[in-house]
Amino acid sequence: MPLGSCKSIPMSNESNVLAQIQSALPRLSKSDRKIAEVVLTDPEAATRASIAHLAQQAGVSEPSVNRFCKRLGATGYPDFKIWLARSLVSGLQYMSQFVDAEDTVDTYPTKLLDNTINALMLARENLPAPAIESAVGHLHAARRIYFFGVGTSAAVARDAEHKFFRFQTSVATHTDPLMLRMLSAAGQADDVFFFISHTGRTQVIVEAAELAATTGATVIAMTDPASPLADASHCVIGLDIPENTEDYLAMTSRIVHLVVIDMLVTGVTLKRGAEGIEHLARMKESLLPTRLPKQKKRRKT
Amino acid sequence: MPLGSCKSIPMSNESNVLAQIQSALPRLSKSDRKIAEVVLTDPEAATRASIAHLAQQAGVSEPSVNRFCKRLGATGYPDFKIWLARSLVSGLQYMSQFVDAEDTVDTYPTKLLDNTINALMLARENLPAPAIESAVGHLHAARRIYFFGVGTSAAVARDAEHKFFRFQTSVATHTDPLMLRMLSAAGQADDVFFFISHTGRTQVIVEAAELAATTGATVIAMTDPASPLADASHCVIGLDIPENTEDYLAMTSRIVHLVVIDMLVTGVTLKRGAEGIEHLARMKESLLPTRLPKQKKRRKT
DNA sequence: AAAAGAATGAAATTTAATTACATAATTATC
DNA sequence: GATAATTATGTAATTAAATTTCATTCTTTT
Repeated sequence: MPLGSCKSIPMSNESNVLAQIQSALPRLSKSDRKIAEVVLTDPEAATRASIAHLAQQAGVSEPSVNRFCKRLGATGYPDFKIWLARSLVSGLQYMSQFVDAEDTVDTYPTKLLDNTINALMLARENLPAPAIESAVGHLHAARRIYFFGVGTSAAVARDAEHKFFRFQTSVATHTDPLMLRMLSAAGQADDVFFFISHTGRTQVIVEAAELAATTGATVIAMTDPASPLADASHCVIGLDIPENTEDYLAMTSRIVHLVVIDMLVTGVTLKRGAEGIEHLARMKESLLPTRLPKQKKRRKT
Repeated sequence: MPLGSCKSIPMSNESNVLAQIQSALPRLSKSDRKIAEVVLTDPEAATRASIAHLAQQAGVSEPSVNRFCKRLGATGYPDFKIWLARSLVSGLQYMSQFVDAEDTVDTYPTKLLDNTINALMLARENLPAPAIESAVGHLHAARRIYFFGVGTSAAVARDAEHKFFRFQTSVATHTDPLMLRMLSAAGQADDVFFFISHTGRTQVIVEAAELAATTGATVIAMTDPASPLADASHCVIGLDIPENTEDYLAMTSRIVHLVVIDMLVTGVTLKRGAEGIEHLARMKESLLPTRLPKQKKRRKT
């Protein structure tokens, strides 16, 4: 099996064929492009079509379709369909969608969920593991931690504070610009300043980070890696988040940020070992008295 | 085509075949169960196997496998493989996984992301659209809105406040039990009290909700539908969220809650029509001056 | 403009999936 | 507890689908 020609498509790994096809589109040969277009237009349908049907739709021969699949790295057409199905995710839209004035309660909730899920899947593929590991190290070693974020990120900072509060480390969050500046200027060697900003261009935050960096404290930022905030920080957790949902204030970024916070908490917990896990168990127990007893299921709308 | 027997598997809709098979497992016939077990053991492999291979693995005949697929609702074996691939989602684990002491930075971040994504996909399948619609209606009509949540849900409430603040409605969040009680007792007809609690059993919250309900104000709760909080509320946004991650404080529920908040904001925005959309545009613009200019991409870790 | 290289399609071949039918197992009925 | 009805399963035949081979037609290069 010489595999022969295979010149035109330099694709590789199997996840997200759709994206692969999209990006390879310009480099494709005539009939390959015709096939690609049919697949991209309705990938859903392509997963159900036979090779003959797809070939006919694209106006090419069946072997062309077969070769197309192989060039993409699949073993053949059926295998390609499996790949395709996987990047489709049970009806989930694989590209970000805008909510517009025509949307109803039957459509926009799903759109928002899809966008969020997509953002998380994207993050899943480009996880900055080294940065997370390093951040966990710093947070674990810290004597005092500040989580700073304003606007939407304030809620993320608050969540982080709440989570880290359960450790024995001293934790604080502030949104007041004056407090930010004062505390940042008063940083010490054992302190960790954790800044959260999707854009990395919020002035208060960037200034505070720059200030904190001069004090000998550790500055961590969860932000765009190509931003002033990233430049001012010692450790950057950079995330690829499609920035498109700001219009309707949905902001998938904060969701991803929150999950990263979960990762950091988990990382620190694991680093603390048995001691940490036990402490968490105690914490969890202490919450029980504030809860009323469980009751039988009954629905209500 | 008589389709004939088809007695034993009362399955229906196509999403999440894995879960379907799992739940139907006890009701299955001998050979069907053998097939199901092989598929569940390694669904990934099943998507690649031929009907002959799978039949051999399960120790049954090929037509048995074919019938199994049809009983599940697929048109045949290849179609079944597509369904299977879809419920697999490019490597994503389809069931909640616990983080344990053996996990490393290469494993736990993905686990957390997978759990979150799964929770969102679950929410996607059981969206309480009517409740959302009704909540949107109340929030839109409200003269004043309170978002109340404590603990982890405080961050969600804060986020909601931040989002709704951009409308002209008066919005507030509080976590102080005294404030909660005072404000709840002082409710008025045009007020909306929005309570957020995963369990619906947090005492302060339940008490506040009960208080608020007596004042003539509208009480909305995002919580477990079978909880005291739900009972005390006029409108319940009930969500199916697998409750398992509380141990390591990950709490996928708050993520789902945040996305629901997005839905509510979106819903209200759409209800306000042009006026609302324009107002949002102005708001967005007003944020720009606080941002530093964009720069060239450069990575840093 | 000619020759090499690559891309494409027609037909043949192979492989895989499905149907039809017969047999075995189960369940219900008397 | 035996017999009839129903359902489940497997064997073999059939059909459908995908792949390979090879000839032809486009490109591209020199």
